[in-house]
Amino acid sequence: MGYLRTGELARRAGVNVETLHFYERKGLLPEPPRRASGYREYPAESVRLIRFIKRAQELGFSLNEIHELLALRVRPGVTCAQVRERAERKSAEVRRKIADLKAIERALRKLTASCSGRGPVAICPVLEYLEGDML
Amino acid sequence: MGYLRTGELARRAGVNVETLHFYERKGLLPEPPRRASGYREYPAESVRLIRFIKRAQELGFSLNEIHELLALRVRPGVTCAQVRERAERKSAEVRRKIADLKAIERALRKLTASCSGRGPVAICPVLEYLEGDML
DNA sequence: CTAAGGCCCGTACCTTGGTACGGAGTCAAG
DNA sequence: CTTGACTCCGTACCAAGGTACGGGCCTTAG
Repeated sequence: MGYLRTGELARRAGVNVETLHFYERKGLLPEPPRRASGYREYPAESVRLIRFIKRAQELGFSLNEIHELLALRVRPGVTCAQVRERAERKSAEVRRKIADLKAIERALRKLTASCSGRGPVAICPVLEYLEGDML
Repeated sequence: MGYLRTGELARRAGVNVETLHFYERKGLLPEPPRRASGYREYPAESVRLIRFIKRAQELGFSLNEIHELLALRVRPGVTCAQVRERAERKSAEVRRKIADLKAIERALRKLTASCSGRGPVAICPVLEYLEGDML
């Protein structure tokens, strides 16, 4: 059988069953077909979807934003131009996050380096990257 | 005078006063000196600290994690080795976030590209990056 | 066929990260 | 020396994102 029941999907995706129901109510997870008994039958690829949601959350996207990301598929009723515009906006946002994370990473590396040798250590390297005029 | 009162700090950092008190209670914002009346006197650099906290939140760090980041300053009582180890762990986490964001950005760019010309569009480019074996 | 374990759904509860309120004291311009 | 804006603190409330519970039906190995 190429389908998963709730518990199996939850186990494979590393969340619990209630979370799946919760995502379904929120519209993040499309309602899967049911068997006669009412049991859900998820396609196997749902695992990737759930994991995507979890990763995106760790990257600072809210469930609403993730919804927007997932809605960025070209479908009848939505024009290409609309999709493109939203994609570009999101893309800019993502690039900015990357830049900020790189700055943090640089600061952390500096801290590691300053600690690996002897000699005086920086006072607060983590905040260092803020020296530039960041609004 | 080189100090800020609560309202001024809040205004400059783009948060509101209650948030400052909240951060102080949580230990994220060190308790500033007070004048006789009880009014807080923040050093001007607190603005950067608050902004750092807000940015880090947008990058998916919880207040507790931000606390850990901020605690990564070398101080008496903490050995260099400890600081270094924590910094390295955080650094790995940050690199992973960067990699994930880059994948998302690639997917978004592909989507933009597929939409800019004529021709058939991808079905769900945003999820595409998950094709690789990502756990 | 029957018992253990899944699943259904609804409701209640929880944590995180704030916001709002309100009474009382403080500061500074006029 | 008053008046309006600011500050204090405590308590209450709020939204997001789940988590737990419980009664009742399904399923499947033995």
